[in-house]
Amino acid sequence: MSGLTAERVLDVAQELIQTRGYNGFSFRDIAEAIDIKSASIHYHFPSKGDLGVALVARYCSLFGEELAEVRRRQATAPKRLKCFIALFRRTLTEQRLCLCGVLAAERGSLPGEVNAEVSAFFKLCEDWLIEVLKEGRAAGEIEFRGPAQALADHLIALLEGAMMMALSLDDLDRFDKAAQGFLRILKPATDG
Amino acid sequence: MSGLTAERVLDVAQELIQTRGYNGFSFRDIAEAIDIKSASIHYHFPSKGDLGVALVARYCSLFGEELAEVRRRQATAPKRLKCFIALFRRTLTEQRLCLCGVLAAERGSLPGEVNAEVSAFFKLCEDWLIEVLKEGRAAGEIEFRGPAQALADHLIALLEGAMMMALSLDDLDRFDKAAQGFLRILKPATDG
DNA sequence: GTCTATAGGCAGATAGAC
DNA sequence: GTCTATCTGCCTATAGAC
Repeated sequence: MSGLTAERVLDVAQELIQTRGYNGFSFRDIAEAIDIKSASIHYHFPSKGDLGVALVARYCSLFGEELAEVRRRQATAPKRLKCFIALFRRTLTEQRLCLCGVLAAERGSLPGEVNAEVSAFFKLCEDWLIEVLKEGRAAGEIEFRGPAQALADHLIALLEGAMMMALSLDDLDRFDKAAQGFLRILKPATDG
Repeated sequence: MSGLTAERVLDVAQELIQTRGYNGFSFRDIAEAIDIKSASIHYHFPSKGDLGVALVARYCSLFGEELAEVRRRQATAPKRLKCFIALFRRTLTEQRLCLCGVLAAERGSLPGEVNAEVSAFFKLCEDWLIEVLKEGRAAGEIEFRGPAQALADHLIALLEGAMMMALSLDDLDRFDKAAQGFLRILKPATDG
């Protein structure tokens, strides 16, 4: 049953970081949420840094699987991009920020291994988007000039920032409008 | 001489938050940086929340002045927008994030008054951009469809997110490329 | 695997001398 | 205004019983 408790710990830790930040929660917060003692958490994750690394690694893994799934189920670039945006929007709907966006903001106070995992998340997103953008352009589904990487980074940065702004201003509609603005850049004749 | 120490406290606090986050620094960190005792800081700012509020208020005030200055010295929308972007780029050059971007990420663990000041910062930026965009469109300096607010939010979110991504991936060039991508959207015939 | 108990340190904050 | 001294509480982490 070890795996189950560990997963519950990670679930709570993720929610706490997404709303309060890495330095804004404690092992006791997690312990109380799942009704165990904080010492028990150290059995699963010896240090807070270990917990952080495991958490972001899981986040990357799950997100990577979802991106692969989107690629399988959606055939065109506009549809794939909308699904990409929807993944972030889903988190925002829960009144949470992107785990890695929050951690990137606290970079200077985090263990180096956590920062490395966060960087890996951004690269994961970037690589997926670059491929989707290139294929979409080759297929004539979308139009854009210049390197796909610049556009991929544009979208990731836009979504990360828009989530923070939307929650800060308590207006999730601002996120949707900003995302729509991005899709318009690509001038798709067909709008999936 | 009270004002001088208070300013130094705010300077250090700002740098610490921009790199480590609100929950990632202590009064002792500030005290050591300016060679006083942490108890002395409480004379200027009774609580950490007071310090946070004063800090963001000063940040908004200074930023507002700089935006007004840009408006006075730059006559066209493309030039004004480039200056707006340059203000964020300046912070990034110092290897720091936007103070309010970081605080927005930690929203759930901050005093409500701090969150209110952070929201005010985003509104300040948004209002300035909306006016610049509308004037620029009326003057034919830039082109875009739809409400100016959506585009204003797009730029703010893009810059906030691009700063985090650039620092996380240790590649400030990604910020510049993303910003250039935004300016291209506006299709200015004249490129200030 | 989870518990109790506790170590050891650091946090924000206050009192009162100077 | 800044200091010393100190309070109280929370933090991460460990030891050892069950």
